[in-house]
Amino acid sequence: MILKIDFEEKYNREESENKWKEYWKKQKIFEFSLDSAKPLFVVDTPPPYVSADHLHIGHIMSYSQAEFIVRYKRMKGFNVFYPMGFDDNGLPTERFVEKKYKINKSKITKPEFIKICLKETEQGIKTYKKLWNDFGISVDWSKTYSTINSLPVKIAQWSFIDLYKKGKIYRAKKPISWCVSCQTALSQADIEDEEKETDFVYIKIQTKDKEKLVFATTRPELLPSCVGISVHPDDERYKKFIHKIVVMPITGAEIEITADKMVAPDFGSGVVYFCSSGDKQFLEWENNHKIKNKIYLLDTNGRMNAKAGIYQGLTIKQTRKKIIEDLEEINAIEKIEKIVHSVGVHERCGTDIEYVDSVQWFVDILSAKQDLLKQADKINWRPDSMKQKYIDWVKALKWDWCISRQRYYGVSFPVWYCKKCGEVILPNIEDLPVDTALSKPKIKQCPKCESSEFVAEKDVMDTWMTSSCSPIIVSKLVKDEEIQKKLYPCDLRPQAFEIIRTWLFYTIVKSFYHFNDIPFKNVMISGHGLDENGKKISKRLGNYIPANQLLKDYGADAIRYWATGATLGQNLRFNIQEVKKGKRTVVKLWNAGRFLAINLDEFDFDDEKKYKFEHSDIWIISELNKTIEKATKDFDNYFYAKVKEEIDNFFWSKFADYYVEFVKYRLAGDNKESKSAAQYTLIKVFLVVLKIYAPILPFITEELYQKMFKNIENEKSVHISKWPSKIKASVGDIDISDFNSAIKAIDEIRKYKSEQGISLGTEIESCPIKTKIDLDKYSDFIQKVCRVKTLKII
RNA sequence: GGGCGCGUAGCUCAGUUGGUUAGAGUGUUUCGGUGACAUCGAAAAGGUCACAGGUUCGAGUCCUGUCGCGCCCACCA
Repeated sequence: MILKIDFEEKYNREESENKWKEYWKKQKIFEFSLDSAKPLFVVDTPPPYVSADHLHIGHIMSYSQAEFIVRYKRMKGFNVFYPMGFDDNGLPTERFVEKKYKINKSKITKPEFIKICLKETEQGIKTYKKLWNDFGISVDWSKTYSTINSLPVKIAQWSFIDLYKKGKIYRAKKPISWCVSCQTALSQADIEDEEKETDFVYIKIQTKDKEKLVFATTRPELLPSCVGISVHPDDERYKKFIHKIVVMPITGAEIEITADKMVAPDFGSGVVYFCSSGDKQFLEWENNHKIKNKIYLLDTNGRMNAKAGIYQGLTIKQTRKKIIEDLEEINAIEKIEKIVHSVGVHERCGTDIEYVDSVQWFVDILSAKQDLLKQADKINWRPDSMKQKYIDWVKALKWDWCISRQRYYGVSFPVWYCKKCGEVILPNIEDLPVDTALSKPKIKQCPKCESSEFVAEKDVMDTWMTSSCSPIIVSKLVKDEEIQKKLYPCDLRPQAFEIIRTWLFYTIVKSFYHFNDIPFKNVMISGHGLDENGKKISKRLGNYIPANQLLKDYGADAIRYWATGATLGQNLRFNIQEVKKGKRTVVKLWNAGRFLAINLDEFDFDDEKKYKFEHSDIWIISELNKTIEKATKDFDNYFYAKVKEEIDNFFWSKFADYYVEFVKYRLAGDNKESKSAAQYTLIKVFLVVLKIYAPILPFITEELYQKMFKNIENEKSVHISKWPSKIKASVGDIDISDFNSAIKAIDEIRKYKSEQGISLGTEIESCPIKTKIDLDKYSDFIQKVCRVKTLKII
């Protein structure tokens, strides 16, 4: 085959990237094949929240890291199923909409609100899709889902009904963590700790017989719901108070002082007061002392109810201010200290968590703890250390999973209640998805009380109720039921570490309860993209670098090049130098390709022909074979950062800096046999270089592959071409065991020229070298490569 | 308080089961217009491997302790 390749002088990055994006789409390069005999590789791609309006390099990083593996698997001969989902229901979208349109949820109707959410969702999906496309994320865009659409809703509702029937879901009234800002119940996973400075108020109280003591609290506003006061049983100061009755200021409530070993005598005044409302800690005190008459002050809208007496209608903040004033007025405040303590806050809005007694739906997870821990052993964790994070979380679980949210934009519960007796009425599975607010149950009468009036459940499901079904959802994105079975469990779950306790955990829960199986065989956990100073990237800190601008300045390949640098599970600082190096690598590849093209001279490529290889040819092929072996092993182990290092080292330091220099004299000379062996070697080696770079730098490698190798390999794209295996070259009697000595001699001559200020291209008469080399074997080669007329070993 | 991880060149990081003189990239300095590439090439300087003990013929690597940093969990009335 005669090779003749035209090359422009400069690589037109933008034009090239656009061209191949179009091409891949048109040729359906990344689409899943329904009738392929290849082994499957199924990816449970993380569905991002589409409400993110400030996509930054961190997003790019985590998605491209999974992508390196996917692209590798595709070239390795797997029939890759790489769908894309969008998580658009739930609080993140609602909050985003509320903020953007300055909406007060209580002043807008549910349908109006949902309409705006849907509009923003659509916009968000577009933004994501464009960005992913721009960065060459090779998902199969014909296999997408949105969690608000029919299939995911159907599966989430089926999941609810299945778990309900299995007795794993129940409805109960109990104190539940509550966000007064979002006005909804939350689950344990929605809560984060945050260090906050607060007032530590020392309040003076008296027993009935006028003995004085002081307690300290960070929650004075909850005083009307005080249900107990405790001291340590061995605290000499307070022993005499045990079982005495305190008359509370303002409310006049009478509280018995009790003993509790949990009280820390050296904290505050050593006297604790606790309330029914408030935080988790109060709840524990309350449970310890088996308080029967609980007093809940907070309404679900975050305002005080009638039990707060004169404070009714005030918010928590207002009440606190007012109560402190009132206490001061009656001289009941000893002092107020500032302390920093960590409080549970809602992770989406930072509001302090309160506990409100209310009726919610729960998934029983506490009783399955041991089984859920066992599931972790059946999954291959990368890195292995992340398994511990899962184990720690499961062990630390204290609450069942609260799955109902008092919000608008989410998946409806497939539940009606009998208006008369409250019996739960479920739809039939085949009728899913249902919006119970817009439809009626098929049965005409309540099976229990024969009433015929039903009301729909108003709450919506926790967003994780849907996303925890993602492996099931993706398996249903194809119609063929036989194939569906093969798509579950997935092969790979890529995700970030901070959602181990949510997405990963809940997915395992679902899979265990539904199928007694694991949802995925391998999980790869990526770290975060940090800013250049190692700080988390956030809009609030103003340190995020918009992805679009970077793309414009450096190109997709260059940014992916940076992203490859992360070790799995570890954070990666943004490093503009690495991006620049990526850009240089792209240009270098282009120029190497151009060098080959210029020197082809209509070379007749024949893979069967026996070329007369020289030492340098065999050397570079053996170095290449080592690189192939290492890169393959490292990709198999998800060590993409190492692959980058290895191929970089080979391409820059072995191929470009040495081999290309080694063959220039042969390409320019008139020994045809020698020249064609060099040409053949260049082509074979460069093709492998492109293939190993392909998962990392998809655009430039495709450009060069199409230009140079399409006819040789006859593939539509480098990305579905075969992953390289070792090159076999007939070695004959060539022994390269001492080739390194020749390289060392060449280094010495380069150094000599550099020190003498002579350009490397200038021919010199002679050069002294120390390296012991076989002059018969290598002198001609070294002299021609280094342009030295004679060599002298000293 | 419990757990996980980290501390190696100015900066960002490699360093597999202990084994010559501790590496790379980047930055700095010097030189170079050479048959693809100046977005390039050649070369140089730069390290008490956080600290202190220990095991060993031999420790960046293993053990113990100390200090500093990050994250997760728990505690915080």
